[in-house]
Amino acid sequence: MAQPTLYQVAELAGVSLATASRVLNGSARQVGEDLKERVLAAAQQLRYTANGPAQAMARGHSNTVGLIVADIADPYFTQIAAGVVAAAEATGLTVTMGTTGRNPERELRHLAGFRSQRARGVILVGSRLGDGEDELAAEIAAFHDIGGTVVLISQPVGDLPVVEIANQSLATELASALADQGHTDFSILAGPADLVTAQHRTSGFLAGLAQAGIEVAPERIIAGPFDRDGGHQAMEQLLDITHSGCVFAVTDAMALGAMAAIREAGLTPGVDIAMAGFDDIPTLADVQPGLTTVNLPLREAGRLAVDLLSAEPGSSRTVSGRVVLRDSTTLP
Amino acid sequence: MAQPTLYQVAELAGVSLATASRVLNGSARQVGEDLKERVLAAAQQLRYTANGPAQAMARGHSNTVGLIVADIADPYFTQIAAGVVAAAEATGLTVTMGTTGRNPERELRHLAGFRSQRARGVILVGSRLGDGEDELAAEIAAFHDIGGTVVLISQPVGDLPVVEIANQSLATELASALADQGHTDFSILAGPADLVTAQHRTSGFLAGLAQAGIEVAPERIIAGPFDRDGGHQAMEQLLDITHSGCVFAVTDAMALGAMAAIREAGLTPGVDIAMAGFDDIPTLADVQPGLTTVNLPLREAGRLAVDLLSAEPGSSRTVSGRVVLRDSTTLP
DNA sequence: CTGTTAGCGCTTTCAT
DNA sequence: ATGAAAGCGCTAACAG
Repeated sequence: MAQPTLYQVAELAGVSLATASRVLNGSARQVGEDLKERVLAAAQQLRYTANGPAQAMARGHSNTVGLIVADIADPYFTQIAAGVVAAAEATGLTVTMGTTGRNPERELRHLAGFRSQRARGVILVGSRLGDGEDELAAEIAAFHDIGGTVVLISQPVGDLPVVEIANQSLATELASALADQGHTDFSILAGPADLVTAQHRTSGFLAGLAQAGIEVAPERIIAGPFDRDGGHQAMEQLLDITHSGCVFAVTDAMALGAMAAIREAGLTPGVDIAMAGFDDIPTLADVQPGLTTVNLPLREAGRLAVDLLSAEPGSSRTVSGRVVLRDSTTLP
Repeated sequence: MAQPTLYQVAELAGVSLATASRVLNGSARQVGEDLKERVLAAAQQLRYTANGPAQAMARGHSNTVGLIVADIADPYFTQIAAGVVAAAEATGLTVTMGTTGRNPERELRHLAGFRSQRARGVILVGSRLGDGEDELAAEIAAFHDIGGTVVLISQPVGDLPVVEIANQSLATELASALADQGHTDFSILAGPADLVTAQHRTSGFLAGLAQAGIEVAPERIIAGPFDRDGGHQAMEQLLDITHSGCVFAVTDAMALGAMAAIREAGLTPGVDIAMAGFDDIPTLADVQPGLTTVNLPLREAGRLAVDLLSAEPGSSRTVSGRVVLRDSTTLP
């Protein structure tokens, strides 16, 4: 009742192990029609399924791709993951997940784990690359050693293949659009100072404002965690300074927390204080007031990352996005 | 530059392959302190990492657990996945994902794939088990053949271990709470007729209403897809019949779509039409009007499923939840 | 406690 | 085009 082995299939078909292997598991070599059919029939009859680990061992690598994200419950990562999984499944690859909670050590551990699994490649989403860059570089080198590919989704690092998200230019576009709408008084919930994605969104936004001749006072730029609570907390801080104007949170999740803080202060987001986010989380598309934000083709980014796994080494892609103006920034 | 093998580690440490294996990879057997240290040192020096496929092959199974969900971008599955991944990582297990889009064939394919990978277990979330139950049963049997465990998250099927979600009783509680609030006129966006989860939520809700002496006319129970668009569509249909009362969507996502439809009709959800959902999607906790719903400990469910992987065969767990009353059903 | 030695199931030269 | 046979790296009896 144990699983049938290739050997048993070969035996039943009356051919050699080699022949059975050639017809059943994508080999370049040809096999005569008759034998081929006999093998196929035998395999079907026995309900044969290849033993993955054995194949991986013989071949030197599995057909697994590792996906490393900070938090799989976050809609941002979730959309990327959906794109990755869809593309991988279409290619016959299997996706295994690891989460880091933004902890560099865990990222390293997962990378090592995937190396040990002999994964074909790993996709690293939004890796913040401050300290411990050396360790990371070493682990990536080790991964390359086993013939694997590491692709990034976020910003370029070294010359690794990357699916870059045009955070900076999109933030600039958003700022311009907001300025065009007539906003003149801005604040920014900037996220963690060491997170490149947050930096780019902030600096891009500032650049767009500058083009419109608008400046933002330093105390109006508030750092904090990258999530809902971070937005809430940063907004509370901001409310000590102002109760009006337009505030840009570098993430929809942060904007959500910020709006909650605004309401808790007895004010109405979108009326007393205009609010803009970034990411365009799907769930938020249907709520009131609609949140002005930047839509990102995240599934597409995931798909592209899978493509890069088997592309020319060093190739890269850039995905853009589009500004979505909604009620939260509509001036009366 | 290729990865060092256990043999090389053993050689460098001056011990046998077996000894090296015993110290490096969790074996029950003891090894002398001195040798142990030498092996450890050698391994570290060589940056040794075990070859996963080779281990899996020798042991007969990998330490992978497969997670099969309908859609990994859906907050419901996403929370469960977060729980699964967290628990698995804590146990040294690796999670590989497969998505089905609610297609039974793909579910089968993934199950076969995990079997071929010699996964230790697979967690099947919300499998709808209408047709093709035989095929599924056969595949599950085959999976058991390789010594794996299949655990369900949803409703019991056969005597497989299951993390059951108390949909029915929670829906009853919700209905009671709503009736207590003074609602008397109800409609239901019931989801797909063949989805057990949807059925339970609907029948439970009806039961709760019945306890309060309230009946719902059959034409007020509208079937449709289980997602945002399904809710939208069902609500449009319902709007032909009524523009008031309290409508229960069996899913927050559906409630979201329904509220959009309500707004498109020029009405205000929470004012003209009360709205209740189910699931308590995190992102929705901060929006206005707050959606009355049922909070489910989904991460916990994921964690429990991982526990069941190595529990007594046939064990099960039930997770409940709690009704969360918010503005969307507040009567003036 | 330590070492020897068979395999695990499959791929892949290397002959034929 | 087909088959024989040598591993892939590791674990687990089985002997000492």
